[in-house]
Amino acid sequence: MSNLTETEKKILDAAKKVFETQGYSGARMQQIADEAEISKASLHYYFRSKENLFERIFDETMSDFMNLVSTWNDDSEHWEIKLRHFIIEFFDFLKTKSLLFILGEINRNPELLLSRRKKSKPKAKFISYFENLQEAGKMKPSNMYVIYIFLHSLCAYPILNARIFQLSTGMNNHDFEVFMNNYPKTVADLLINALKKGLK
Amino acid sequence: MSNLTETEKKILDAAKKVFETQGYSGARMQQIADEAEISKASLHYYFRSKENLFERIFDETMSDFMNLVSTWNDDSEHWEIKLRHFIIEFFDFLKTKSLLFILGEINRNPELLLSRRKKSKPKAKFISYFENLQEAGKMKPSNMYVIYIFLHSLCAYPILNARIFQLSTGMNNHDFEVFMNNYPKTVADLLINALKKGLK
DNA sequence: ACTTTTACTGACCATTTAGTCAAACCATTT
DNA sequence: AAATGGTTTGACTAAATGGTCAGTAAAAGT
Repeated sequence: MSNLTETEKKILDAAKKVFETQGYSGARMQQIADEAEISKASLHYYFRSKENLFERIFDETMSDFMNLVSTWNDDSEHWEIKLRHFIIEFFDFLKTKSLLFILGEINRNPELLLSRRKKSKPKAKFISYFENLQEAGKMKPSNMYVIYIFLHSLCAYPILNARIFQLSTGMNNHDFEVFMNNYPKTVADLLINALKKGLK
Repeated sequence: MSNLTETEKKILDAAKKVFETQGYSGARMQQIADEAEISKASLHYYFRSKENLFERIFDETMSDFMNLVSTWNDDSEHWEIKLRHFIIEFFDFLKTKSLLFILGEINRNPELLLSRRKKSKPKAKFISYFENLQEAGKMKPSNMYVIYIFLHSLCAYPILNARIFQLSTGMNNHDFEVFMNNYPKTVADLLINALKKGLK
C-alpha cells in the first residue's frame, strides 16, 4: 500500500489538508500544489484531474472512518477495557477535520455513498459483539442499536460542534479545555454504566 | 422584519436552499437565480454580491439555531414536559440541512463566529434553569454542562450522520425509518431518567 | 557515448463565474 | 400621452481556475 514516492505522499498530505478545510468546491489545485511545494502542472502529472485526486482522498478518509467504527477485535480483553480504548481512539480520529469533511461531501453528493455500500460489512461488529455477550447472559439486555448510536453521538458531536458549545455555555478557553479533556472519561463511564444496568 | 417583497422572499428561499446543499464555494449565483426564477442580473440588483447574500443567509440560519438552543421559556410548565417539547422542536429543525451548513462554513472560515460572539447570551438558559431547580432541591444534582452536551449530541448527530448509520448498522430503509421515528422518545426518556437520578 | 524514460515546469488555453451596464419594460403620476 | 421611477434582463467583461503541452533536466538503460 505504501509504495508511494516522496512526491506522491507530499501531494496526498497537501490535498487532504486542503480538501478537508475547503471541501471539494472550495479547494484549489494551485493551493494544493503550493502546499505540496510543487507546480500545478506536476500535480496534474501525478493525478490527472481534481476529481481524481478528490476521489482518492475521499475514499481513503472514508475507509479510515469505516474501519475505525467497524473494527472490534474479538480478543480476550474485557469489554469494559475495549470500550474505553475505542472511545480514546475515536476521539483522536475526530480531532482531525475528517468527519465533517465526509459528512459535508456526502450531503453535497449522496452518490459518494453508493460505491461504499458494496464494500461495507453488513453490520458493525460492535453490535454483534455485545449482542453475543447479552445472549450468553454475561450482561443485562440493552438495545444495542441505541447504545451504538449513543456512543457515536456522544463522541462525535461535541467535537464537530465544539466552537458553538463554547459559545453557548459561555465557558472561557481554559475551562472549556479542561471540560473537554475530562469528557471522554465521562462518556465511557456513562456507557459502561448503561451497559451494566441494561438500557432498553 | 417581514417587510420583504415577493421577489426578495423568492431569492432568500432559493439562496438558502442552494447554499445549504452546496456551501458557499459550491453555490452558483446562476443556480440561485434559476431557483428563484429570475435573471442573474436581477439577483445582483437585489443583493449586490454573493458574499452579501451569503452573509444574510448565514446570519439568519445561525440566529435560528442559536435561538432554538438558547430559548427556554421560564413558564410554569413542568420541566419534563418542556424537555420533551424541546427535543421534538430540535429534531424538526435538524431535518433541514441547516446545521451541517453552519458547521461546514464555520470550519471553512472560523471568523464567522467572531461577530456572533458579541450578540450571544453568556450562558444557555437551559443550563441555569436546571441549575436553579437543583439548588432549590427539586432535583438530584447533575453536571448540567454534561447534560446539555448529551442532549444536543443525542439529537443532532444521528440526523447529521443518518446515512452512514444506516450503512453501518445494516438496517433496511423501513427498519431504519421505524427506528428513527422512535428515537426522539428514546432520547427524552433517557435524559429525563438521568436528571431524576442525578448524573455527575 | 547514446538513447530512452521519468520527473518536472512555465507558458498557455478554454471555460466558468461573479459582477456590470445600457436598454427595455411597466406601473403610476402629471 | 408624456414623463418619472422602480424593476428586469441580455449581452458583455475581467478574473479565476482546471487542464494541456512542448520542452528541460536528470536518471536509467544500452
